[in-house]
Amino acid sequence: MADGARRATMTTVARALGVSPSTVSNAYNRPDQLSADLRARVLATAARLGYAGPDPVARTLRHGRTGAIGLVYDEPLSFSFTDPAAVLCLRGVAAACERHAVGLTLVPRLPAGAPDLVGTALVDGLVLYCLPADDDRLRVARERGLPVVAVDSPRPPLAPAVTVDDRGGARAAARHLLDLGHRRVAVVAERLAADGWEGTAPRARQDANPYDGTRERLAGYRDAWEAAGLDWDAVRVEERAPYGRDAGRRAARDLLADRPTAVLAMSDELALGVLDAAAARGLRVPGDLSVVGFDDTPSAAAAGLTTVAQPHLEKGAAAARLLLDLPGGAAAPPPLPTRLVVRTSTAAS
Amino acid sequence: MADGARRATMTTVARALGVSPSTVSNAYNRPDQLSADLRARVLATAARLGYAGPDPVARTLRHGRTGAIGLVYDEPLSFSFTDPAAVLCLRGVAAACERHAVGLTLVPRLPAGAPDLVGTALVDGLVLYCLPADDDRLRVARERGLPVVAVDSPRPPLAPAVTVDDRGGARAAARHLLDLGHRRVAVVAERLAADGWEGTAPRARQDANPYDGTRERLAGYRDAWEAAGLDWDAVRVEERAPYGRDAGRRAARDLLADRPTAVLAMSDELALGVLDAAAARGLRVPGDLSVVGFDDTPSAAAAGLTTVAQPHLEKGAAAARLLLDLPGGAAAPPPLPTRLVVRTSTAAS
DNA sequence: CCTAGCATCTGCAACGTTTCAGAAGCGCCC
DNA sequence: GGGCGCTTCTGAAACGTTGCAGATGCTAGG
Repeated sequence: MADGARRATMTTVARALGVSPSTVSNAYNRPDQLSADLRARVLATAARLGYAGPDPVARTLRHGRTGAIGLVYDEPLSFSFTDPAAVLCLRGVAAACERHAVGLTLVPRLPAGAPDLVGTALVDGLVLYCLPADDDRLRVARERGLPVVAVDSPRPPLAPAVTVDDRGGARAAARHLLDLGHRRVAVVAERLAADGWEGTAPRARQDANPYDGTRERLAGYRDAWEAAGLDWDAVRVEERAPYGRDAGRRAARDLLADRPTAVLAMSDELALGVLDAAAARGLRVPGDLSVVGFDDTPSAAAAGLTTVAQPHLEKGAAAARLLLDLPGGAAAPPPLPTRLVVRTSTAAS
Repeated sequence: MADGARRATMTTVARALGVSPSTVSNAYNRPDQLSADLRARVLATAARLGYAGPDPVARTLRHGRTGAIGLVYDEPLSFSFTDPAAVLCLRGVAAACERHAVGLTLVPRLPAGAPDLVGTALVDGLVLYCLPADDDRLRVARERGLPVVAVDSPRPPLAPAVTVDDRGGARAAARHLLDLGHRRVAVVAERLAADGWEGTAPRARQDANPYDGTRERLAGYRDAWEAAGLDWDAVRVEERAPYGRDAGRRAARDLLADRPTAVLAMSDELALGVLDAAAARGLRVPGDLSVVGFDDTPSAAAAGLTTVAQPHLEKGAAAARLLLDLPGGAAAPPPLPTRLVVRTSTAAS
């Protein structure tokens, strides 16, 4: 009601009522510390003066707890949420935050040069999503003394993390194709470094991939390959950036000239791009070409894609819980399981 | 390096170096206020003591700016991000935040009874997404003196808002069906109140809908209907909750018993559910049934759905800009345009 | 040689809370 | 009537910054 020159504060209310600020504070935080009558009068005066309760920032300074955790993505936010898998993980994190009555702050990535927001975000901890192993933001968070949990990448010992059995899942995907008799197989990969490079990734690049999650996936494919006594270096790994369905389309356009009988796509979005490209080329799936994805997103399911399922929601939720349950920072849990889901995009060679 | 009993602070560093705290502060915030040499020494000592720079919370208290805006949804976060339209809007908001180098805090909705986080979130302003006109959180934000911008609902004069021409879009959708000769048309609606009710919504309920955006959509359908001289109250408006594709399926399952020739779905997710139900019933679209959606989401496009496009990204970005550009709170911009996109889910009756 | 001006640095007072060790008043019991 | 314990309230000291009005010393100009 009364909107003075300056917004009302605890002291304002205290003075108006002739009591001490501590009393006003108690009225809000410890009702048992003052008589019901006085408390009512405090609240009434507060209402009259337009005082909306203790200032959250000052309270935070005092308490040392912001009541929010942060979520950091490798790419700009508006791009990250283009990826259905990232959104699923976000939902998991959000669900855990809701359960703990804690805010979730998306920490934007700024254009290079700008002072990083990871250094100044008002959070009690950070979930890092798919950051490369050597990312600066991990270091900055550490320096601030913020608890950190990584998802997908980087993995321990670089950072405490919630991991998924990417390697096992990828191995199962590759073995599935091998079991179906495929030998001329190509891989469609998302970025294996943050340099925006595109092309057929040589072995050195595959191994130097700083994104731990996808490096594991590639390693899983290779496991299966070598277990079958085949030469992994003969497999074409076609890398495209930036990430997305279009990347899959473009990779496949080039790849299909080799007439592979099957494609291992490192994610469902890429795989859906491959399906597009195949259709454009008049190839039937799975008759002429088998395709396997990774992630098991809803649109992959709708498209009948054979893929590797991982528990996206649980992954995000586990990361948030790790931050929220044990403030000290808990030990990393065992890898979450992956599972091959066979649908209609794969058939015998 | 040195990890004392307590984390280093500005005063710690100052004392260690025998200078005043102000000097340390200046070393970080106003390099021109001290000699390059001293500054270097300050930074070095800070590094040695493991001081990571000014504490964001204290800085915030001093400055009165948190450097983040909040985003509030009507439903729990993990549910909201189930809606592709909500994610698109989120992307728009996030993009604007990135451009302004500002964090984006998702403010969870807590189970009833818990103290609302809108009252304590560390933000400089709030974007309210699809809140009912009488939502408490709008009031709480106001009391805190936080700038607020609503998206979709509530609309001015209840709150400054970014609005979309929902009514015009809906009108175009309905007219499209009328032009194709459809007269036996039914509507599939999302929740028209927060009570979880399901059924055929009577006129009173349609008009009392506290969600301004969807009320406008219904009004748009009715506009077209009445302009054609038809009786709106004869149109069955089938409401389902909670929101989602399954809601569309269930509504359609009941609705199709009436043998309508067309369905107006108030969103694409609902429309996709209607397509499912139609397929399950053996109805061909658009041969036996025409379906129009609203939103123009990617999966709607993929499904060939005729729908009403709205600029989701721009909607979110505009809301954030309104909060960030003019701290005082700018005037609401004119409604953003909608556009009927005719695809293959509609045909002559 | 005096002074104005500049470059550097310092102290103090906020910013708005919360906490904690009391103090004051009062009733009760032995 | 003295001591004890309880309830209710107060004062002062943090929490970690930053802005502002100086203080200090040094240089250049007259």
